[in-house]
Amino acid sequence: MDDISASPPGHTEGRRGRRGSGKVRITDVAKLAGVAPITVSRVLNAPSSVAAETLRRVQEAINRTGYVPNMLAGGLASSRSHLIAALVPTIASPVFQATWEALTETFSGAGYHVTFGQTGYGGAREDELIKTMIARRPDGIVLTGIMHSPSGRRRLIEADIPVVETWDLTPTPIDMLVGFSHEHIGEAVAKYLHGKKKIRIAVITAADERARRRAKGLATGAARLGIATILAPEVPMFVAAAPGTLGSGRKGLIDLLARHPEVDAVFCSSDMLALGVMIEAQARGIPVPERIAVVGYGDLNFAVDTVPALTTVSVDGPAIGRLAARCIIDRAQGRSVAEPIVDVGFSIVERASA
Amino acid sequence: MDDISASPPGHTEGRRGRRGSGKVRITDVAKLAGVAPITVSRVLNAPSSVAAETLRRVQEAINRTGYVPNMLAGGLASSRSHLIAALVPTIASPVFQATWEALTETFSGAGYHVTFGQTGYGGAREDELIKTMIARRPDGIVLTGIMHSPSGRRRLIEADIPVVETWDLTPTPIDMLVGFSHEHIGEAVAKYLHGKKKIRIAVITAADERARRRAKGLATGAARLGIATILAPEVPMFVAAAPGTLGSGRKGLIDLLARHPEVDAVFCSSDMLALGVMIEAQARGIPVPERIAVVGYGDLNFAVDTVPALTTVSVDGPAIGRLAARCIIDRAQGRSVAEPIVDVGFSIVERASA
DNA sequence: ATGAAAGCGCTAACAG
DNA sequence: CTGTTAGCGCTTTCAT
Repeated sequence: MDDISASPPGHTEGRRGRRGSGKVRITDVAKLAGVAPITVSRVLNAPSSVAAETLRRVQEAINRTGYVPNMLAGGLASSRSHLIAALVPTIASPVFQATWEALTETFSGAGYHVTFGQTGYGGAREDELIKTMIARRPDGIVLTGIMHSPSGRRRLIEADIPVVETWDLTPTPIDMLVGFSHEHIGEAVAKYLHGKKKIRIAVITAADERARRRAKGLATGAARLGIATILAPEVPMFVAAAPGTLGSGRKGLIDLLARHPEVDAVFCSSDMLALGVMIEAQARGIPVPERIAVVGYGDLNFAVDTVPALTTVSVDGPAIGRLAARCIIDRAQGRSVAEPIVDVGFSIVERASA
Repeated sequence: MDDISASPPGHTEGRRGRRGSGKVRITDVAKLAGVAPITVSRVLNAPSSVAAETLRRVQEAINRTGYVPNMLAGGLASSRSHLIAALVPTIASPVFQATWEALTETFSGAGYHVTFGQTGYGGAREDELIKTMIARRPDGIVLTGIMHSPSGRRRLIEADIPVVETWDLTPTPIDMLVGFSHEHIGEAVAKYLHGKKKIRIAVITAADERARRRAKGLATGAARLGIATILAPEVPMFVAAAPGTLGSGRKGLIDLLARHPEVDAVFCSSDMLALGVMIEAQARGIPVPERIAVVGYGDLNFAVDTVPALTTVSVDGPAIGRLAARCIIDRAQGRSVAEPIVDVGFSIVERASA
């Protein structure tokens, strides 16, 4: 590890002027190494352009002084902050976890730091957040879902920063796009359950825009297959607050069963809701999947370990993260982006619950 | 909403020089409003120091131009980045969710943006991460747990940035501290289960430092109460990879029962593990809590909805987040910090599983 | 391969 | 209450 023992600055010496942070600057390192500041800069940002011996001397000076570059200054001078802003509903959602992990990892490998801004599921603070993010001059912006607000779109376009929208599809992206179709997921689940001889499918969903579109897709698919109309004209639905919880899953099943006892399958907008449904079914002695089939969404790590194991919709989160990062990195390095619009698709993982 | 229609810059006009971002600067706004740049700065940062009429004119100019301040420049000039760095094992852990939410909320209300850096549970990248974080010159740093690495401590101290360690206790904090004792939790759980006439307590834990200290506390407590030694000399333990999952909870119970069939209570290092234990118990027809009592940790939102409802250790996460933020905000504003070292304690929430 | 000069866009400090 | 001046710490550009 670095040697940072020599003359720690800060309170120790105290620079003359009243401004400045009182820390080691690039000029201090340069003086110690007997070179110009720009050479230290090159050692840090383009070491291959510096002679081996100079490199060594400068690096020693860096270690001796404990110099840590000031990226505010560097970013201001170069117009490259090495910062990526990611707008997410909430950082804690397990559904996105693998995506943000891969995103962060990919960016990190290219020298960028990803900073998250939480919009909340309503997206109320989205506009304000975009402004404060742009104020930090990120080199790229990653959005969860499609940006609908016109003012938000305008700001992003005018900021002239590479933007990737993710986790959804639209014919009119702001810039780049990596996602999949929520409607198609719903339709595919309807088809899947129809294949399992289920004829009365219900939905338990969180009040989140994309979840509702999956529900809509299910209704479309069910109608097309003629199964939604066998016993009733519409798909029974229970809507809970976002994000979905085990508790709302339980409540959802109770409510659904009371209103529509003929229901024989439930499509949940998240695996957590699905787990709640199965726990409630268990408690009531309702056999899953025989009496009621359960399909989740997200394929979270616990889906394989529930009883019965959960059949669920799986999306390649890491791929979304990686591809989104790649888009922005390519753009930042002046390369043309191979695939600025990508549909990563989805799959239904068949287990025991449906 | 803002009016950002007038002459969007960027590609449109193209400034003469080759440098710069080509965006609206404070001088553009100043010119349009007929004031000096510093006045625009004041409108943004200290509006009460500007005459009402001037304020209005400048604000109109800001809206007309769509000006978004450049915080890299502002931060460099003022030595205040309005950025807070939070180092966390992983942003997705539900155990910390409420803490980071409250932290972000409190900082946000004071004009700071919180950026997260993920160290991983092993803490391997911690040192490197500290360096890259310091490079952005945050106004404060929040750590999850205690910083053990000497080089990390040195860097933080030399950076001369306010630091709060959280979610743990130590007699030698780097700077400020908001946490609780993991050992005491373990001891309290031992006492609690002893009160429930349990005499053979086992532990299922993730391989995470603080979780292991809770387990150690349990062993200490059990030994002191004389219950660990009634049937065997040590507390049976199952250690899973961090973070704990439903699946490892199930595996843990299977393993424990095979090796120590006399076990009558299990303390899990997270509610997710506990849920796994209960699902496995359910599948095997083992009555909880009669045959085996289960205690979790975290009091996650689903704990109240499991069957049986989960008895678990609850920590006031939001309080930790709020207090940690307050410490740094007070320090940043030159105020003395009322309580630089806080023990927020914990409680055992009694439900049905134990 | 290295350096000198000139800013990046903003705000602290000191007038007035 | 408002303005002038001089940087913040770094990197671009252009020379050598």
